[in-house]
Amino acid sequence: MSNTFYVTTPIYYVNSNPHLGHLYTTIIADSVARFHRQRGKEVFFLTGTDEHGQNIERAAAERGLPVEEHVNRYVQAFQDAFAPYGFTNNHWVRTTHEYHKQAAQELWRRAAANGFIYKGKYEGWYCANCNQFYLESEVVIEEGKPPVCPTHDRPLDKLAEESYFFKLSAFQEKLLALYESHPDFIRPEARRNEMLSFVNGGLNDLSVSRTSVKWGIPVPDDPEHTMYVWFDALSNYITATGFGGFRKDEKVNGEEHYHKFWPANLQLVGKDILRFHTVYWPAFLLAAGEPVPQSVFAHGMWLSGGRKMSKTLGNVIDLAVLRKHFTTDAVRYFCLREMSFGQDGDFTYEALIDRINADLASGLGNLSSRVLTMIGNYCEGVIPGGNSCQNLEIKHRANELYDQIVLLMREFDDSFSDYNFNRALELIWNGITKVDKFLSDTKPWNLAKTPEDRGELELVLQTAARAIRRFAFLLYPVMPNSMQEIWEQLGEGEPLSTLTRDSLNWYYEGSITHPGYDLMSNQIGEVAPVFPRMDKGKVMEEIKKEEAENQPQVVAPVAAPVVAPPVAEAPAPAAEPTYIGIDEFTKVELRVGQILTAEPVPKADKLLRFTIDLGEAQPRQILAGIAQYYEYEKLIGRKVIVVANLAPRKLRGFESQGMILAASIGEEGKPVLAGFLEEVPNGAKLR
RNA sequence: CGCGGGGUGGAGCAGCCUGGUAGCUCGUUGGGCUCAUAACCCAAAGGUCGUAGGUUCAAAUCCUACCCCCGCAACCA
Repeated sequence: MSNTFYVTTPIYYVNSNPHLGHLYTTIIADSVARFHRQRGKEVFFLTGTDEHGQNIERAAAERGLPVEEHVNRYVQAFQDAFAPYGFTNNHWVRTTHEYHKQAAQELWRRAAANGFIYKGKYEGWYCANCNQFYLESEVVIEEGKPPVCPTHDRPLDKLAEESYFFKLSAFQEKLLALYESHPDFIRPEARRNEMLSFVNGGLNDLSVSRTSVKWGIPVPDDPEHTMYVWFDALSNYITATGFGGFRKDEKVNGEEHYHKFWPANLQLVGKDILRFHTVYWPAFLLAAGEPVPQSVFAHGMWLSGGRKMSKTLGNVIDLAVLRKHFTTDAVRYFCLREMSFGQDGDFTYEALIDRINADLASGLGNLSSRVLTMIGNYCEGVIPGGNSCQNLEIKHRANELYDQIVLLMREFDDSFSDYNFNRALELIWNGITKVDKFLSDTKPWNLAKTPEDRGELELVLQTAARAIRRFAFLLYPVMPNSMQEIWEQLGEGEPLSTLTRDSLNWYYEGSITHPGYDLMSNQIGEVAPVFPRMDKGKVMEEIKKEEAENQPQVVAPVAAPVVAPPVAEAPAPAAEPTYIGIDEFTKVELRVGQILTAEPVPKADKLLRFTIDLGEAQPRQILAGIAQYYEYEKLIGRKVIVVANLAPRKLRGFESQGMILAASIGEEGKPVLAGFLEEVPNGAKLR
């Protein structure tokens, strides 16, 4: 059994601001890392940022920033967002690090040396304006004509770009064998089955270089080519551990560290990037002759109010709101408790507050508070022994409770090791209920009234305090700050962050009424509520108000902020408007039309099919993507503005002979049809 | 027949792989207690486990068909 544990998060793409998803994965990874450190493992916990690629190159250009500056700001934004959570990652890898580039090239070299990378031609549709290739699926194809560029609406050239290819096709059998022999390689099982059927469907070789992208890692010995971003990004998991011996700093020096930690025990990913991590990534590794990770675990996504988070719906969980109103421990706890790991979960502020009040304040916080207060009041703040308890009934109950808690600790470890976090936490809360019941049954506040019951009182309080101590230890990986507080209130000196299970006389097997147990004679610290109760109504009101205030900023960003924000929310609008002449405008023929018929298009969610009278001999058939926003029956008879001389195009099998004008509102481009307040004849021309 | 996830007391979920008294949290009602953060303890009400069929001594759990919801993909001239 290896004494090391290596856990990774995906590296975060620095083209959008950090959001709940990033935070969530990192919280999981951090909790897992702390859990294994507590159990005596040497842990390497890696997170970081993915900083290369055309999208980033382009975004930086749009903002008028040097790319380095652009990515630095995003990296800072991620680190700032994460900082309050106290993550214990051993390193923050950046794909722009020099060692990463060299080690990624090394991985490439080894795969190439083994014959799995070859130079070929990447055939695709190329737009000279965009200076970019498009995939078949991205391209508009009309029968008998060359496809059209989606942005420039002009014919594309069929061009072949020289490209390196990775022989993914050679790995189909090997990957299937891997999935077969290592059932834990892809978890949970439902995801494994998905990948199985994907790989069974056959694998095509993968184009792994571009000549059109400069912001990336040059292909070894052929610097005209830049590595495909996934080859670059995925390799971070080994480059940061010292693969190839390129990383040389105070923490990692040379390749020894790589052999110590790789293969990773756990690679956490969102289910959206599972294919890259369970097909491409192991194939790259196998090609280079390196071992593959032990387990790739795909977690679910957070929904909000049962729906996917989106700015238009206004149900996005805002990290700034979380930070303002909630403790980091509460958020961490919620993330592990509320979601069945591997499935999608629902994240709402209301549910978070409920968890805080029920589990943290009323549950653990209240228990700790009542026990410590009694020790303060009845035992002068010194955690008592209890050896002198004579009452067999109470002795029996105490022993029973102790046994249950020892059992609970084992079950907790099992569940947590298996990433069944919600179950593990549920177990502890079962234990908390048991201690509360133990107190109700033994009534220490009554025992305190009669001096003869001193021994009984002491045993009860001692037992409860020891239980709380164990809960604090077990929960520390999830809620490090507040468990440390409880730890100190129990009068424990050494910080939890330095303690391991074995150093705590953890599984002391004697009876609880036997002398020698832990905590005895500790002078308790100052007792203060660890988890204050939240006023749900009040907090929700505040949050709603803040959200309402923030709303306008999203729609209309302030033109020139006095202090530049660390990360721009939206690309700055082009400084110089592009004018067109009147002659160009008159090329567009806009006419008034009246909708004669309207009906939905089969197999299309957004599309409606209209026949529209433009005052011509025949009405025109026109399609529009507004089905989600208009009931088609109600549109019949309506006057609209139509672009009459737009080249016809087929959509979902129907030819569209024009385009209906509509305003486009908000991020999702909600359409609002243009129309007239006065009566206008069909076919009238707009100018 | 594009791919996937889900339908379990009022709400949110677990259980399903490896059939065997339907469980958790919140909420509701009644009682108890007073050490504690209006907390804690006990009790009660409340479920055709989407529908229909099948396998079985036994089905929420396995099989088949269907219905509904939610993502993704496609569609936005």
